[in-house]
Amino acid sequence: MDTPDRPAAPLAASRAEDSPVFSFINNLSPIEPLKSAYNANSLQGYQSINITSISSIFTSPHDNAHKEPRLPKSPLGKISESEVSAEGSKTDKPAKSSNAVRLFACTSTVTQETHTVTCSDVADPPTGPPCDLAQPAQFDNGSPDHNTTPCHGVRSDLKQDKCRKLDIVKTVKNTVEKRKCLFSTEIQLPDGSLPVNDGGDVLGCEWSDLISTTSGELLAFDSTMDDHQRGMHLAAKNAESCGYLLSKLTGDVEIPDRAHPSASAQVYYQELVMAEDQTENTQTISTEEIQDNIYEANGCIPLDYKVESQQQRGVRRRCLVFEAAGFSNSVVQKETVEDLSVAACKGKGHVPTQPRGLRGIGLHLNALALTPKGKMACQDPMSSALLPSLASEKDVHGKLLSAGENFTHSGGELLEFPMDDCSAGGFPLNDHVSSQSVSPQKKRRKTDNGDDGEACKRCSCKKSKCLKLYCECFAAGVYCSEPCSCQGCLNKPIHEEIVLSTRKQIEFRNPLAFAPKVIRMSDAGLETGEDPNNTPASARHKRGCNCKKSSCLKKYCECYQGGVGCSSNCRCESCKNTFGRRDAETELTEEMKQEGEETENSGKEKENDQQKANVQSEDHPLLDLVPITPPFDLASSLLKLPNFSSAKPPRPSKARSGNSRSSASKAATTLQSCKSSKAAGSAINEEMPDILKEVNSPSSGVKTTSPNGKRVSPPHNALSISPNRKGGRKLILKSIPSFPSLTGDSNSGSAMNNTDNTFSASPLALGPS
DNA sequence: GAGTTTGAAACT
DNA sequence: CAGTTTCAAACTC
Repeated sequence: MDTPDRPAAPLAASRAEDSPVFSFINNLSPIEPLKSAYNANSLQGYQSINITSISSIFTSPHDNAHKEPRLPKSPLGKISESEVSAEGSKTDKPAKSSNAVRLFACTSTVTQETHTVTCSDVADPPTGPPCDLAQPAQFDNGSPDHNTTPCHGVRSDLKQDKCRKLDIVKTVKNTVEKRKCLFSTEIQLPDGSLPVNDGGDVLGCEWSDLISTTSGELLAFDSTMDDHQRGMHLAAKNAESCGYLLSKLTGDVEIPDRAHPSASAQVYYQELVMAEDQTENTQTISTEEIQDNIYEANGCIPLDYKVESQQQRGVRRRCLVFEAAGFSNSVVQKETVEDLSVAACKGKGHVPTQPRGLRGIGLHLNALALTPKGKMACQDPMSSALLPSLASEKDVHGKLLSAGENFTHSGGELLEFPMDDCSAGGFPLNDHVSSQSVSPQKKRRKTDNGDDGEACKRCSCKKSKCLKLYCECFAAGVYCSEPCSCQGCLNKPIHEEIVLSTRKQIEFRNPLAFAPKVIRMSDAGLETGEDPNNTPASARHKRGCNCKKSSCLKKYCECYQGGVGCSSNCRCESCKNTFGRRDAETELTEEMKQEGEETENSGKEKENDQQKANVQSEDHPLLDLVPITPPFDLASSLLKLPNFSSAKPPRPSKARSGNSRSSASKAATTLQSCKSSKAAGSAINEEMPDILKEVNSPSSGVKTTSPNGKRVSPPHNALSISPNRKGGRKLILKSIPSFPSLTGDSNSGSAMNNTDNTFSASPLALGPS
């Protein structure tokens, strides 16, 4: 597997460029230059710096070269391809399974094709001025993005184009898949990418529509849109709808989608990064591209689209993302999109009003958070993580697996600790680190079954149809997959609507239902960070456990499982949580708060660090033992935080306690998450600048983790996130400045705060809905 | 692999 | 909101 990655990457690159398809595209579209120009324009502000840094970081000369010329598109395409190729070698599996089962898988595997296609699409968006859709047509034509073009111009065209691309590029697994990827609910995104090309707005609209459609229920985004979206959705699924969507997109909303895209983009980016780690050269390029994309996405929707489009493969992923981000997304989306556009366009001038939303991924986050321990990893790989992060993880996973068992092993070893599985390392591990390193572990965990390879077996639900929180898969926001031994499972892509509606219902009842149960760092960060007042202890556990017989020393205890100490929220009896008790936590949290109060920013960071340290030490003695641990924790925490902050909060953010509360709690949660993310980010910066930065800045949330996870896990996992960091650092460093807005969520910057706030706010708004 | 234990989720 | 039931994971054998 490993070897393939690199070779694959090159191959992919060669494919992309050398391949007939590529040449074809080139011939067709003059756009590329434009794109580049576009990118330059849009990106300039952000990207120029970021990208540069990124490129430098990720470096792969050829990659850069590729990117630069093509910029968004080709880069994406390349990236996607590279990734694909890289992953592809491995990923074959994902691709297949992905259709139905894995969102992520789709993203990862499918991506190649889709990516290519999407990439082109994506590229278009970037190319186009933030919002210029008209351009897309051109780009579309010329650019690889058939999609874009079609979208802009004609539906049929788009489809055809896509098809051609796909066909040309590779035989995408199936046209159907393609459609799914492209058109399916999630797929829409890809289309969205096209729209993006057309214009940020238009595209954004489409995306949102699509997204909403796909996740429609979840998003609830635009109530008004729902119907349309659904319709759109369906149509999109059929692919035929593409045109319709496009028309719609062009017509309506824009931004919302973008927000997602950004998230996806981030995720994608992360994934790419991961890929890069694996296949440095090819990946590098892809990374750069990704970064660019991301940047753009952040700044400009296009990138996002690209990413998304790429992710399209993981269409579901998107769906998940949406779902996850769902509410927030819906609400946020607009904002986020705007934000993104703004950010992207900062220069350009989208309205800066809203911070980016979340890239979030509620589900993902949740999944990560919850599952991470065991499931995350498992799910990701096989299943279908709904969330981008998951997808990324998958990719990573696959890559990891393929690329580096080393990571796996290393990671596995590290992860091996109970913590690992659960999250000892925490969620963080779960998210990014875990994704990679953890995933294996998790797998292991679950794997008790023995499925390391595939991962985890997931659930074995019999009566719940995998539509209740009892189901780990469902709770994690992922579709059940092969490994599952469930009966009468409805948690499958095929029943997406049901799943979404069910999710909505559950969330309605308990807004936090899908929120990560435990948020280590993030919580801590939150607490320590700015809102110490809120719930100091909350840091570790949102709800708190209610253990009576397990003394919080077994996995029965969510706190323990999550690798976190019990908090004041816990109602456990005879708590012996080795990760920390409530009292201790409370004290710690209080201390942290105080500290945080004393020195808000730096203080926060420090506190976070301290908390982290405390938590880690407490939580994961093992981690402590392992050298890597610290980094992991940090990284993980950072990663996690971002993810959570961006993704989860938005969605889940509600507190179980009440709806009324939910809104407030959501806000608080989001804020916390944001804060935590910030804090984490700051802390990370200090400790794990690289990783953190990467995660935070680029993907702000979800994606970061996954990417990180991928990369990290494979190569560095064990050791630390070094690989990511490498690229990440550079990227981060450079990118950070530029990204702030993007990363903002995760990043510490004031900008972040704004975004966070908005983000949180949006979620709140959504929540009520 | 089957059975038991456990605590969360769901229900009333 | 509290109590009970249901459920599936975690755990044990």
